Amino acid sequence: MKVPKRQQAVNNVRPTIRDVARAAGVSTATVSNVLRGTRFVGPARQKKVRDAIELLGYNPNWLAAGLRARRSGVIGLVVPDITISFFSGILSRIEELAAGSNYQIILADAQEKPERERERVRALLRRQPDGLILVPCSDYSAALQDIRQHKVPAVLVDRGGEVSGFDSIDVNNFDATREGAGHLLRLGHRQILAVATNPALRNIAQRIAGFKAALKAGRGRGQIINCSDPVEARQKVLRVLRERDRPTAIFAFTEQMALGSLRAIWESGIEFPGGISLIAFDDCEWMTALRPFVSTLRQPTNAIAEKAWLTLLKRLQGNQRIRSRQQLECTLMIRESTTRPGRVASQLAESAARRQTADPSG
Amino acid sequence: MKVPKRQQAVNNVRPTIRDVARAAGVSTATVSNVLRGTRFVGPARQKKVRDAIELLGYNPNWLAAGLRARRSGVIGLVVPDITISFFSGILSRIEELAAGSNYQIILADAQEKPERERERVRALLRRQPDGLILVPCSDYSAALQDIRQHKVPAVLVDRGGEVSGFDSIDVNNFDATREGAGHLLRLGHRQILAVATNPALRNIAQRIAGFKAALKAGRGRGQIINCSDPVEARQKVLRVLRERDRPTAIFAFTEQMALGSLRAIWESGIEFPGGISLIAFDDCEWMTALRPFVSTLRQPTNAIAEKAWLTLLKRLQGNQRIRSRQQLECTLMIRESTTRPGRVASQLAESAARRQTADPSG
DNA sequence: TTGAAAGCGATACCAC
DNA sequence: GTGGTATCGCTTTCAA
Repeated sequence: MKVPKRQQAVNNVRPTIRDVARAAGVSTATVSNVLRGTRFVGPARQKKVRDAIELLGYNPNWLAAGLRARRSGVIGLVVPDITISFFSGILSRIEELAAGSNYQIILADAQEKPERERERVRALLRRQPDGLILVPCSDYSAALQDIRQHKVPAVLVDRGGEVSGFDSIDVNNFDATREGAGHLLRLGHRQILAVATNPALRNIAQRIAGFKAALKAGRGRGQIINCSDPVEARQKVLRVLRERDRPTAIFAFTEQMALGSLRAIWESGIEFPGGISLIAFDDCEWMTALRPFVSTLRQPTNAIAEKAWLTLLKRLQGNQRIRSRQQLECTLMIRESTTRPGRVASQLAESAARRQTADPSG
Repeated sequence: MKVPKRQQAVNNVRPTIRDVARAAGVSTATVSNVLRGTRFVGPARQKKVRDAIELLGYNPNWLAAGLRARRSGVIGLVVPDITISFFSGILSRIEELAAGSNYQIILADAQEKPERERERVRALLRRQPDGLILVPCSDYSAALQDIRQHKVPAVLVDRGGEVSGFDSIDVNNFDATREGAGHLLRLGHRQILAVATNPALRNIAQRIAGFKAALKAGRGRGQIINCSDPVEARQKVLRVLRERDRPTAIFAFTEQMALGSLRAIWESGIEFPGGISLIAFDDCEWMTALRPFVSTLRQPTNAIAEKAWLTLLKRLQGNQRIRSRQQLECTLMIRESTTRPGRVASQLAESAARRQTADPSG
């Protein structure tokens, strides 16, 4: 004697829409309509359905819904490294906005490795994401090919630049860097060390360009080094600081590079900021926690996240009238770590320095 | 004249398993078996199938697969605030491990709000996650009820404690705090301010208990304040530092509280660390970037993440032999921000202080 | 060893 | 307004 499985009132299994329908004495169509407001349902049934849902503790299965509706409600978000606060800030805001529109975020961390990025993107695409937000880890990422093939709307953040077929949001790195370097030049610095990461990244390339432009205009001499992490930055910067003709200022192109540079500065024994100035991209809370407060170029993290989300949302809604490339401006935050160049290189040897610290500025 | 949709070779639509089957001249069952290695398939067909997959650029639809197999391949991860580096560190490691086992992470940020946490958890449960990893934002979270009801395996991290039906991983907060406070007491501090967050959180409650225990044993006097964010911490700490009989040391129970306390210290004008010592939970990179380097209690972030993932994975594999509660130890990192108490409260008025800084200790 | 076909749990079209 | 039901793309018996 066969009994359709559905009919046995199994108790320890998650209720389905049919269980609700049966309990409420209506059809599954009605339950679905109550839930999604797709079409009008009479108040009496409306209530019966809601009661049944409450009673059974029903929670719809999005796998099934997504399969049928061809809309997964999932957005894939790929970042180069989630432990970097610039990225986690963006992620945080996007997650919030997405949740507000009933989307969820599948996170993929590429760990700054293009192969890994590609692998993660492919896995993501299997999930039928409705859209993708991507902070690429290489300038021209293989992953983009896969995305194109799957025809999933995607927006490129921070390091995107102009790649055909993708929307992109970034900041005006060129002007920001020029402004930062200009600040140093105006203070009187003539020899500046830029600590960059991978010049193949769009944003870094732009910063390098801005840096060079400023030096050229301001008659300064510059040196640029590329490091992949704080440890490498620390070593390389230290080496530069120990040269006879050392720079009087450092321009760190990311928070990570600032961290490495700072370690190097302390180890060099040079008075800071008296003997060496520092300015950094990425305005982090810790930069105003200990002295000297670090001068920075603040990127509008929230605005970046919001623009990225809004752009994607419009695409999801089929809106075609979107500026495909949007750029935001950074803000120069002058604090204590940038001062006029005081000591000269020959005084380098002095160590265990006494430092003058001013009152907190803000 | 009706034509079954399937038969029209639609070109601009993602290929399905049936397209592959047709192209390879086999059944869908065979394609599935080739893909998943479920059962043996003859080498000739094997190859035909693989070729067809390659040709069509087929990527399986996980929504459909998950629906059918009752296994979504998704893990829900709920954190109180992803911008806090302790949580993003854990997330980062878990994401990596999960990807290694072919799972993906749906991220939910509760923003330290229990209502929000519950809402996010419910949304997560609709996704049919195979498991959940949760850093709860309240001691006894309503969300846990929902999880129980859905019978999804879940592990509680950091703030879990012993909740029946859930595995949990945390650190020995009691001993760690006792050790930290003991360090201050041994230096000679007798009046210590603890800057805590929400005492309803398990881990914070344990830290408070450890703090009290240390004070009692060491004959110190303590004061505990609770703050919800750095701004509040800054204000409250500043107020305390301006009292006549002010503490000579501060114990910040989280990175956020350390940030707020530091702002207050600078604003108070008290010499630091000469006039006021500071020790903090959570060992962050920035704490050794600027002077004085901050003494901390380091939590083994990676180990926490790994244990959490491993525990969940075992549950997913049906392993029942799991210690339901696992605890890890913290490490006291003594640096420069904790010194013997020097100045007394009456000297508070002096400001624009000159500070002695030692060489970096490493 | 392989194929046919019955679902998984929703949605949405077509009737009434 | 409401209900019946084909269907989304895949997995997994059951038969052959």
